[in-house]
Amino acid sequence: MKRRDLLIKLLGACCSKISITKLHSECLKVGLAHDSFIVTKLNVLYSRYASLSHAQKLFEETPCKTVYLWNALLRSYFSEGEWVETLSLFRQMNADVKSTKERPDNYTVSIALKSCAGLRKLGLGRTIHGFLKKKIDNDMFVGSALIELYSKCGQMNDAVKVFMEYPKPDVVLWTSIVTGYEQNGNPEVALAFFSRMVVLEQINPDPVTLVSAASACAQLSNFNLGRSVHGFVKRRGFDSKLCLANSMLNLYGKTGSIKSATNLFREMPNKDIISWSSMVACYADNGAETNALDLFNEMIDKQIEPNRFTVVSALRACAFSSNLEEGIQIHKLAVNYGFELDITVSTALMDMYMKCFSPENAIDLFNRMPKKDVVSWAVLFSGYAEIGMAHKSMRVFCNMLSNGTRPDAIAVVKILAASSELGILRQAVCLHAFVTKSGFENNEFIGASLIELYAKCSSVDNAKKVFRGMIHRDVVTWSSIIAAYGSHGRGEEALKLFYEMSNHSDVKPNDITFVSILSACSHAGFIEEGIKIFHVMGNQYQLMPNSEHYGIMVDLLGRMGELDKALNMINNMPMPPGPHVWGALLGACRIHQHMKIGELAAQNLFPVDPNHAGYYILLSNIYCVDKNWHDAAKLRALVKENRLKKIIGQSMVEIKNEVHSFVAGDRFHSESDQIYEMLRKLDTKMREGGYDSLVQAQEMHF
DNA sequence: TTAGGGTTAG
Repeated sequence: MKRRDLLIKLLGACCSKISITKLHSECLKVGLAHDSFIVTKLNVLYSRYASLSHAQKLFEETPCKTVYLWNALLRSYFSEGEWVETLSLFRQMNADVKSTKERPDNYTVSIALKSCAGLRKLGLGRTIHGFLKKKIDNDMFVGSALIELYSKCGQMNDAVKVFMEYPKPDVVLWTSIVTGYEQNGNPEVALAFFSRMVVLEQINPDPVTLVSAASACAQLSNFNLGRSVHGFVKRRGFDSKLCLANSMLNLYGKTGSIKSATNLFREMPNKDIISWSSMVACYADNGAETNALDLFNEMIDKQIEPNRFTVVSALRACAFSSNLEEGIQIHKLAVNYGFELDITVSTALMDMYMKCFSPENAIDLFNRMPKKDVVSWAVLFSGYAEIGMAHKSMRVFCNMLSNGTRPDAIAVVKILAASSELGILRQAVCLHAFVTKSGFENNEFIGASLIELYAKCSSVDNAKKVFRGMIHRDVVTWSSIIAAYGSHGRGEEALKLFYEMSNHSDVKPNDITFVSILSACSHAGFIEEGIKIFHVMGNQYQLMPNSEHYGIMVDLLGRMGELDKALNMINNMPMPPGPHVWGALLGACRIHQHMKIGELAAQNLFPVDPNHAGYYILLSNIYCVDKNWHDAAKLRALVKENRLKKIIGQSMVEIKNEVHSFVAGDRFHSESDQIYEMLRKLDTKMREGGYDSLVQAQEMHF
């Protein structure tokens, strides 16, 4: 007996492959090779310090297998991530029950359930759960495994049912349910459980709970709530926990608080690759692209090896700032580290190339990617639309479908947006049918995109049908339909919808809704209604008008010839007026031929936006009408001298599934002669009908 | 005798 105790003690202290082998042969020598306690211990040690195959061999050599031995081997497979093997072992154990009388215990089932969770095997998981209800009392370990199973399979109702069966759930069980909701895209409910746990049940959150809570706040972009979670972290003295600090970095990044993130990052005594990546991402996503790239390069200089996440974030910084040069450098780096063709990295690279107007590089990469998924396809077709090549998007989308890749909701939103750049009604109708057929019709984002698409195709009535057919209407849906009416000069209907929304629905207008309704008033010439709504915005909804709202108000007043009032509004703005505000005033001066105020607007515009040819043209036109040829010519010369170009308006027509695009005066089309012949005929007809000719309508071209 | 929940991305 004494020898056995000594061996057990030695096994407890064992920490290397060599000592296990020695101890194992010692056990064989003294005839303890079949002692179940010792065999189990040996098995655990073999899988920890040697390999699974050693553990498996010992398991097979043991004739009398106790439940502990089974559990030890199951755990070895499970911790290696071999979930399929774990489950097949579990089945084998159940088949052996009759002969060995060794029944699976709570520990066995926990491991089996977690393997099901890993493999998303809901059916098998449910079967085990059913078996459990009859045979084994629930304990907290089984409970958390069950919650994990149902959470991973998206069955939160079942997860919560399990949770409810425990009269006094412990911190781990609470955390499991918080995490479940957080990872199933329901951060509100996650935080509701969190606050219930902390406030009502007075259970102290531990680091894991706080990580999940922080992550839920990040999803909601809720800075204030996030700060209170940070308060918990500090109060409980978890500041030094690296994963918690990383969570907070992520939270501050998602809520756009560069300052808090930077402070935290600088104060962190230890940083790992997640900290660096989160900080780069924070800069990249919050308009600080230069900082993101500086930090990334600082890492490289310090020889800290970036991972896929870091590279993807740095690439995003290049994409947002159209920094092709830096993007190419990072591409080389990705090649050196060997993750150029990793699906997320190459998709980020493609996105960067597209946003830097280099589609040929994106295509090259796309063709070399060994695996493509819906995101890689979507980056390609939405990228084309973003750089003014929307006519290519639809073909890519169709290729994706024939490739057998189903679009997700985001991809559908992107293709609808691409199509609305073209404004072809027939295409819109096809896409609408596709949306219905694929079961996306009740998605709010897709509904709003469809409304916008139909509006861009000048089919406001179809937009209205989509709107009325939707089950849930959120603020985006409402804003889209109001914008649809507004942009077509149908101000009455836009106003009716706005009042229907604010008085008879439970959706509150936001700042974007006010952009829609104010510009609807502006286009329809509803000056008093516009001013009224502008005041309602602050008084009733506590929304501060931003510079865009002021721009629309200036446009509204200006169009109606109230130039003094418009100027007065600019002078009373709480923030400095941006270029579009002065631009609206200048446009109004062009309509109402007001040189003095026009010059004032131009004086404010030229220094801040010197490359915008349109502003020079507007002022020059004001001078022309006033017969001030001298100043008009001076402006023209300035434009030529600085080689400024107005962004050219493109027109597109779709004939037999092919899109033809034109710019003013181009002769590139193969049937150009016939097209101009037809234009001349139309021109004559227009003049006969008493309208201005097409040529006159084009006024000036630089 | 073994033990449960967690962080960054296209």
